[in-house]
This record gives sequence, C-alpha cells and structure tokens, in this order.
Amino acid sequence: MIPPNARTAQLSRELNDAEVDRIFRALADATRRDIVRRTLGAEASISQLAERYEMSFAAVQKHVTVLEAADLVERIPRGRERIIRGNPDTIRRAQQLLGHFEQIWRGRIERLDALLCADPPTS
Amino acid sequence: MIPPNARTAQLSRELNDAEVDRIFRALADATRRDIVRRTLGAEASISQLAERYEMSFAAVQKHVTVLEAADLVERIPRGRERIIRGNPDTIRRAQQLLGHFEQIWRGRIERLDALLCADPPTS
DNA sequence: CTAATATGCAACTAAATGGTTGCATATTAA
DNA sequence: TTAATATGCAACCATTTAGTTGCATATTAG
Repeated sequence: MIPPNARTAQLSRELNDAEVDRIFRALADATRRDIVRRTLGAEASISQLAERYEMSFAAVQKHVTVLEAADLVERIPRGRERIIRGNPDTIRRAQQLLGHFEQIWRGRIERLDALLCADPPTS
Repeated sequence: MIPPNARTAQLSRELNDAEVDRIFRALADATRRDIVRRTLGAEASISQLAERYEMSFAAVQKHVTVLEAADLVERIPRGRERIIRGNPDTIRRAQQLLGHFEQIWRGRIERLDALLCADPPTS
C-alpha cells in the first residue's frame, strides 16, 4: 500500500540522516544562506548571483551545486542560462525537524513538572 | 542605553553569521544531532553519551565541544564528570531563522498574486 | 559566421573536519 | 594511599571543503 509515486511526489517524506546532513551543511555558510534567501524572493541566474559576491563565478557555481544537492534550490535551464529557484519545502522540512527537538525538550519539562507536583522529595 | 547584561542575558539577541555557521555546521552530523536530542530529553555525562556510539570517547568529547561552541549544549561540572544539557534556546533561534526564509518566500508569492489580480499580462 | 555570454568541469591548494592513540590530571572508591 | 573512573588535550592522519585558474561547450547577438 505504498502510494504509487512515493519517491517522486515527496509528500512530506521523512528525511534520512544523509539528507539532513546535506541540508544543514549547506546552510552552514553565509554565502549559501544568502543565495537561498535571494532565490526564495526571486529567481536568478547563476551569473546574476555571482555579481553579488566577492568570489569567482566558479566558486558561486559550486555553492549552487551544494544547495542543489541538498534540494534547497532548483536549477532550471532557460536558454544558455540556469535559473536558480529556492525551494521552500526543504526549508520547511528543516524547520519541522528542529520542531521535533523542541518537542523532546518540552516532554522533559512536562515530566519534571509532573514529578514535582505528584511526588515531593523524600529527603 | 544598552541593557547592563546584554551579553550574558541573551534575551533573543540576533545571531551573527559566524554563530549561525557554527549552529548549522554542528547540526550537520547525525551523531551530534543525536547528542542534542538526548541531552534535551535528559542530562547525561560525556561517558554516558560515549557508551551509545561506536567511536572513541575522545571522538564523542570532540562532538560535544563542537556543540558547546555553537551553544547547542552546556557543559556543567559535577564532581569528576561533566553534565551535558541541551539548550532549547539555540534550537529556537535556528528555527526562527528558517522562519524568516519562509517569510521571504511568502512575500514573493504575495507579490506574484497581487500582480496577477491587478494587472493581466499585456501580451 | 563571429564574438560575446553563461555555464560546466577538471586540476590544484590551503585549511578544516572527524576520527584515532597516548598521556596527563582530577575526582571518587576501597 | 592506591586503584579506578571521567575528563582534557596534543599529535597525527585521511578526507572533505572552499576557493582558485584554465579550458571546453552551448547559446545568443550582430
């Protein structure tokens, strides 16, 4: 009973460790975060992106490759250029993941509270 | 008019690029994410953490150091051991940051919608 | 067609990362 | 006091990363 296009549709699939590694690794660089922000706000070609940063075109190209591997951006061929578009889905996944972390912490606090109310220390 | 303990209180200060780099870099490793989860759920000494992973004590110790530098965990001396406690604040900061990314995307969609409603294509 | 533009990719380098082992130190237990 | 436990830290190593330059290819403009 696996949905027919479970792999392609990506309807909120759980991310595996390697995928999460790539996402956070990709976000751990200020230039790449900037590229994600720009391309979430508006599409841009690699050349247009490269104009903004004090590094070679090839370096920016590599950053885009890292972001694409993490599915944080899409690279869409248009004539001789490649349009880069930020992918809000992957951002949401990462956010959700951090939400789970928060939940774990919340669970601990609840347990501590319950303990304090129900069972005063025996000392 | 800077609040007296602006640096120590950390009342939702904005994170700078280097800090964000460290946070995401620290989260880009499955072992470290696991350590954060465990120590958000319950405190643990470094030895206790090290028992869980198939690597040397020193390796786990290094992972903890990386997490501490990112302020994702605290290291609290207790007798001969160091108690590690996950820091939910930093997780929240990271989550918020990703929230800003989502907002940027939302803004773009709003602009596109406004354009479509107000101004049918001239072609 | 020719020139200019946009991209892809390989090879190289310096620095950072993630692991190891070995040893020193501090604390607790017997 | 002595032994066991918990940690800190340095030195080393293999791999990855982030940048570079140079060159090849594809597309568009004149």
